[in-house]
Amino acid sequence: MPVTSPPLGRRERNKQEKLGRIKAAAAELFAEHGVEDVTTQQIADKADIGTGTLFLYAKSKGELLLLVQNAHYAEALQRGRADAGAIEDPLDAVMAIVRPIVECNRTQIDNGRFYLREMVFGDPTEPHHNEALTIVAQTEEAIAAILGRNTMAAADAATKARIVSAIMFVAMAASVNAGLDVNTIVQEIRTQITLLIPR
Amino acid sequence: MPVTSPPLGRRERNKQEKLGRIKAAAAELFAEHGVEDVTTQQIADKADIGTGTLFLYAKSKGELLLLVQNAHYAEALQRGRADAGAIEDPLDAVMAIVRPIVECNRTQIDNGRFYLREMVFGDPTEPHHNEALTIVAQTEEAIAAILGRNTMAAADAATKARIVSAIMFVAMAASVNAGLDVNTIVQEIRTQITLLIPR
DNA sequence: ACTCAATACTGAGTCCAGTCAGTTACGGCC
DNA sequence: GGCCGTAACTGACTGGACTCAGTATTGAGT
Repeated sequence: MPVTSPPLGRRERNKQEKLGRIKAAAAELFAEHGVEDVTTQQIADKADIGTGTLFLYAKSKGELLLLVQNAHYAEALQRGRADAGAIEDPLDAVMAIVRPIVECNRTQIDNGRFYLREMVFGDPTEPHHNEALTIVAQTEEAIAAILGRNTMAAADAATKARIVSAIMFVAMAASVNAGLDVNTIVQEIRTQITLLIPR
Repeated sequence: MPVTSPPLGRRERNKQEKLGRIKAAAAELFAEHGVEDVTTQQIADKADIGTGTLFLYAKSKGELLLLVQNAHYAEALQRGRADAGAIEDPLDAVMAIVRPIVECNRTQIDNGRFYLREMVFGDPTEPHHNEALTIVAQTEEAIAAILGRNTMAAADAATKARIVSAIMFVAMAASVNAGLDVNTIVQEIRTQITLLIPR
């Protein structure tokens, strides 16, 4: 008994099935070769659809990456929130949110950086872009909630969460850091956040 | 009496002159229409050189923008440093560094955002990219110097300067802020920095 | 002045993301 | 079942960044 009413015609079913094939094809190819080394043509072929059809489901290659990866980030946030709940110390709790996201981002460095690029510079009116921004907003809220557990004013907590977000972005995106592994990046982020959240 | 020895042959002179034409052509076209609405072909035509020649002087369109704009940012930093020197309060002094850079960045919003994108995601082995990173490093040093005027440890000052840098980047680059004017952005940055530099 | 290796230049050509005019499939209605 | 408006699909095509094999220029050596 799905919440959505059952009158799904062949048309809607076809669309859903096609979307599924596109997601699967893109996910596999991106994971295997990296976004930059996959052409939209290859994705269309693998999903067994026409070139133009692909762009009915995602307006650009960047949107396609967001479509494929958003779920991973949402999951990472979920895990982080769960872990953070059990941690007293605010700094450690915030880092519990940060780490899974960095791990997710670094699963494949080029894809991770491309994802961030798309998020900041892509078209915010596109649905998958919007979903990505929502995840960021939720991440900031989770961090703000941790900071708010003390006596900190809610507005200040939100602003600090924003700063953490910026620190994370730059640490993960910068070309200079492209060669660093997860732990090194997490450490760099921690060093910065430490100055923001004195014990 | 230039420092570089005078034995400049015709070859070197031609190259310098060509580079000058390219810079001028790109600067004018970018300022008039915005990077995205100018083709490399137009630039080559205006500079009166072949299509391929352009890419001997800048490996990509992004590098071309850095080539043209780096000097503006260096100047903005210069101005900011001069202003900041006369200001006692650390927060105000830091903001004196920040403001001219934001102004420079917002002279033309799309170009400004493209510049930032190139800086973070472009090829750091390219010369103009490298110059841009140097300007950022100098900006961070200037900010660290201000923060170090108090009793703050040098390492902490440098780290906080880094954070300011990240805050600035995100504030200027985010699609969400694309519609905001200079003052609003400067204000947003100030709000965040205030939490980092308590009076 | 001549030769020639090295350097600089060139534009036709490649590659690829994204478009759009034309076609096909669906499903509501008789 | 047959008709038709609409939504979905398609792939040849476009535009633009960038390449590279071929050509021209330079200047050092003789």
